[in-house]
Amino acid sequence: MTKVTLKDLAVESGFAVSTVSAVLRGQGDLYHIAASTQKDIKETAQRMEYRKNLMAKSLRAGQSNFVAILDTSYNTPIRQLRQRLIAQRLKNLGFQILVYDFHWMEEEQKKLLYELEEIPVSGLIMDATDAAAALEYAQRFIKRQLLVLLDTGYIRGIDQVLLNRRSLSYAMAKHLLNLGYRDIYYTIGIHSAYWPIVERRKGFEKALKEYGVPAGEDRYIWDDEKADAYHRGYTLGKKIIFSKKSLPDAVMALNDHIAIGIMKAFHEQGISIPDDVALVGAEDLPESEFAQVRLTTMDFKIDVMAGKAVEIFLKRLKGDMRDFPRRVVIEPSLIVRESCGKHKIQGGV
Amino acid sequence: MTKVTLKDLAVESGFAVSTVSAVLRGQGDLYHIAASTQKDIKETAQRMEYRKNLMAKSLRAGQSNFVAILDTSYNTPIRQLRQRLIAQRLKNLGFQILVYDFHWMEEEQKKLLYELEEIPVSGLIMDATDAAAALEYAQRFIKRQLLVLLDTGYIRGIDQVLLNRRSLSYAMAKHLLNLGYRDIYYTIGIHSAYWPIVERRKGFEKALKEYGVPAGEDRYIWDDEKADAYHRGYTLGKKIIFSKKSLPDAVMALNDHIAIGIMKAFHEQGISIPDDVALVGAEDLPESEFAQVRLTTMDFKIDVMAGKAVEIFLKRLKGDMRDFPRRVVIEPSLIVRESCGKHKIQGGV
DNA sequence: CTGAAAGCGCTTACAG
DNA sequence: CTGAAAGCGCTTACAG
Repeated sequence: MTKVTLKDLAVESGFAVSTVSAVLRGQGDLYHIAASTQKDIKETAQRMEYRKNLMAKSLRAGQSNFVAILDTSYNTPIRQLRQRLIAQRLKNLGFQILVYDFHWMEEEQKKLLYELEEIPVSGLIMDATDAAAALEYAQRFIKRQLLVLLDTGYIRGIDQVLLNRRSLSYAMAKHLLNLGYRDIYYTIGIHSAYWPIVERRKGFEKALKEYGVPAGEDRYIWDDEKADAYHRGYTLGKKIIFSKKSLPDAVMALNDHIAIGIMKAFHEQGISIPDDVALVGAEDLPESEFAQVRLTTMDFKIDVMAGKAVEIFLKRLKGDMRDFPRRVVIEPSLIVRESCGKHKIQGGV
Repeated sequence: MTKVTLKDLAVESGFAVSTVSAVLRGQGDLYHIAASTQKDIKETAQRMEYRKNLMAKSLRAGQSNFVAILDTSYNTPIRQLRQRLIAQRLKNLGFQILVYDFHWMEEEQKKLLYELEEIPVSGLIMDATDAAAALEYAQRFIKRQLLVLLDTGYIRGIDQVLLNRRSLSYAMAKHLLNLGYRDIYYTIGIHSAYWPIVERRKGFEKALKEYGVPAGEDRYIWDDEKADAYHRGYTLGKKIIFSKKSLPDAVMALNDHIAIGIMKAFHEQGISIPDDVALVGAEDLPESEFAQVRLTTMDFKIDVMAGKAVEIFLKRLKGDMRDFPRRVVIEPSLIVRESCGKHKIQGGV
């Protein structure tokens, strides 16, 4: 099982290495190489089962066709799906995909960024709600490489595809308010100044304000545990039931899995969704449609995000730096199912 | 942003390239290189932010630290989770992971295997219920590379980590039979001679036989649609309700998502689980615990499988070929929750 | 202990 | 149209 090289092909076909190389790179016509020569060479390559050595090619070229997809955030299902979409598209374009999942682990990140310089990858797509930490280590790296940021907060001087968290919350709240609900809780995650949370609050409070509903701190149900989203939702559901004086009209959940956890807690206590309490999720995972009560939720447009990220990436790779840095903001959209009741919707969202 | 090379380091530190290389490879002591020299070199490397070029190293070595994880089967959640576990472990061991998902697409597979020879990857872990198609194209490749097969049928001469589909069905059926159910349907997937189905049938029929229950063809509910598992389950559920004379005692589902789809169809028709019909799933996905009725299911032991696969892989990589080919058969285990009722279990499973 | 040199398999000027 | 040669950045004998 010896490896067949260009040289072997040259010896076998009787042409020079550079000729063989040109033909195999598809530049035969460019160099005006005789059709018969090209045919000979291609047939020889085929017959000898020649495979180009990508390492040698990359070494020579000083770059590779490797693209890294980094996830430096919580590894949620929606994020995984989104990254899969990106990976598939890039794969179809002939790139090799290196996947890195690591989540808030600074040491890991440092090591990783070393690796990326060692490869060297030709580009980087980073799916990272909190890019700051990663960018700190990637400074040198991003200077000379391609980087597209996905679903981060605003960052200067880097291409970004963002998901509008503010209009996300706004649309969720607006939907509930339109249906007549006023006493609304928002299980908004882990208490922090983290930008997605800040943005979500703004959207939520804007909607409440428009309806003259007081937007106090007591509207938020925080949680701090490290469990998976289902269990977090379940705990949040019980918290709502047992630590509040009365049941709210409606609950907005951070995401679908949390909503499903809440649903379970409610049903265990005989609380009906949507008759007793309305519930909205976010992300539109497959689970939301098959929840006990079909969940009204928000479409995160992961296909659009993936498409945009790849589009920008390719453009930069071609050296086209027009409108750099590009900032694309994706608007999530409402998907109405049954968890908010069958009231007639008055007005749009 | 010029790339710092070994040569730069040699010039800067005043030692020869080979000396610098040895020190940076951690072989300074092996070559009896003075401690002060080593210190100098390391500091220079640090200061100049030297990064080894993996492409050059791989080219020289004739192999890389890349490992490919292939998925040539249906891309189910359990498979994804399993592959993630493997990727994480290998990553921690310093490997670069290349992920390939492609599903029954022969053309894609061919192209892929070319790529793998181009890299060249040092090993291959293939998660592929049906390995035959892939192996056909990989013949040349596997001869000189490392290959561990995951969750395939028996294949001669290759290391394998298998999941026992026969005892899977056997345990599911036994559990139901123990609880007193006799009229059991099995939504077993797409009608075919595909080995996992054949194995599942054997286990199912063995259990029925032990209880003197006729194991006819009418026990199987097949489906042929291409939808996702939830929707397939939903359709299967309706099929059971509307196309059979009467409701069965119990249903065994191909997997958890299908079970949840069935559950939804049943509940829409006012059929109670487990009061009217018992239901078992398989895979023990997070969803199974948060289904409308907490689902009794089978643990697929993905952590054990991942661990074994990596263990064997590392062994081969070290050149240790003892007990080759290794065949590890993992036994799934029952997880009892609420979807089969609270009857007292008589005897073990 | 240290250095000079070959070579991994490509691609790219350059010469003819 | 085709060929000889340099060089990408490493590691590995080999010589001293």
